[in-house]
Amino acid sequence: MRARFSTDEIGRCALEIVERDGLSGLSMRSVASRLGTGPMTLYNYVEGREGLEELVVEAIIAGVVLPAQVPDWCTDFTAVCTALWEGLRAHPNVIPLILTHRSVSASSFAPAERMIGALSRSRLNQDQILAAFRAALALVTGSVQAEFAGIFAGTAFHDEANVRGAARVGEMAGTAYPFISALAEVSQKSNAADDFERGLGMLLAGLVATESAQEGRND
Amino acid sequence: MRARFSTDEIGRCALEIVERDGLSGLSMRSVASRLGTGPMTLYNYVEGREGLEELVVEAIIAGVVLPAQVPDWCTDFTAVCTALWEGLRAHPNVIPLILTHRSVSASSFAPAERMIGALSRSRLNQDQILAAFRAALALVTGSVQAEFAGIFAGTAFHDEANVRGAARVGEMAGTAYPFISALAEVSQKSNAADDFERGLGMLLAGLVATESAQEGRND
DNA sequence: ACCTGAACACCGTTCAAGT
DNA sequence: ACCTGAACACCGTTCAAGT
Repeated sequence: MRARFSTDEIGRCALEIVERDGLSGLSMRSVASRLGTGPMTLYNYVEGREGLEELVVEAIIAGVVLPAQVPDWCTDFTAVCTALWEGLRAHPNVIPLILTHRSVSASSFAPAERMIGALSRSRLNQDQILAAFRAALALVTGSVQAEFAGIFAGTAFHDEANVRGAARVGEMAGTAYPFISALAEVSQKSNAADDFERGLGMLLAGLVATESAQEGRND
Repeated sequence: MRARFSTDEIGRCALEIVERDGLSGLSMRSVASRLGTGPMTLYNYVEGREGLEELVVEAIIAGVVLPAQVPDWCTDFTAVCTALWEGLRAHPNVIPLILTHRSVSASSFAPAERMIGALSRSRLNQDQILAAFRAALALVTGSVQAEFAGIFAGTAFHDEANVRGAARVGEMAGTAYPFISALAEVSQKSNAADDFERGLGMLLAGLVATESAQEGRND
């Protein structure tokens, strides 16, 4: 018999369920019944539940919109990192899947290629480019993680909730943890996008400093 | 009746199961039966399965060994971040739980307090300290995530497996993604600890640059 | 307060049979 | 090749009853 479905269709369907009902609503059975078939049919397209979840992650990564390239490597790098960050945090319910699933498909190559491409226009050498790429990628996913489940995060995925979260932490920290307590106050007037931008800016300042130190040396 | 168990005991038991059998081996029933009781008994100590998982995460964070403080803020900050990174990646099977669960208990306060304390001995102002703290924390968790499920990660949580992963990526990227392909080669002679150290070093270079720019200005 | 067996409403997946 | 119903071996959790 001819194939009734495509993996794209199944991935899209699974993503819709996660967006509407959360991760707990996702199951082989729920996806199958939404497609009007029995659960076992999905096993013809996907390697079990794990494969289903990978399909959802790939749908997210494929949805990342990269900005047009600009000449200055530093500006370009920042823009690509920010776009990736925005794409990954765009679907809050999917974040646990993004954090825990390997993204090996070609869909994750486009952002990586752009990031490394930008770094290659700097004066950093290959080892430094690798370290910078890895650090920036870690900063992106780590920022998504922090907003979702970090120490100052709130109980919901919103800036207002995170402000409340910070307030609560400040209370808990009290006098036993004076530094946390003081910083919790400062962090109440921050928002996720500004925080990310500043953190990325600091890493970039480090790259530029490394680049300058590199100048003239040719290894 | 008096309490037969403690949450510590339950958390330790759950952690043992995860270490031995992986995450899929963890269930209310498996923990209960290992404690010699029925599953419903756990509900007297823990808020369902979610609460059980939080207990495991807290056990990990509580197990982070912080180094003795040294005067230089930069050295101190690096040491604390590295210790936290090592503690979080020490139990590979638990990493998905660490990445997806809020760590709000006091156990996560100790590393954070030390990090902010070190930053407070620099010449950075409060806003910059907040950004630096968040960026470093994101770099730590993001590095753990990258090693576990990142683009160059292997199928197992070992350096050798990651080298194979990089080789495979290089092959897949081929000529369509020349930058990735080139970097995949370089990344084959890297290991997780060195990568993390270099990334953190780059962020710190950024902090120092920011600190210098800050000099003299008093806001 | 803390315990706990029975039962319910789910899961993912194996198996076997269909076309 | 692709489909799929029945069945199996699990889940987490509600309920009700015990001390």
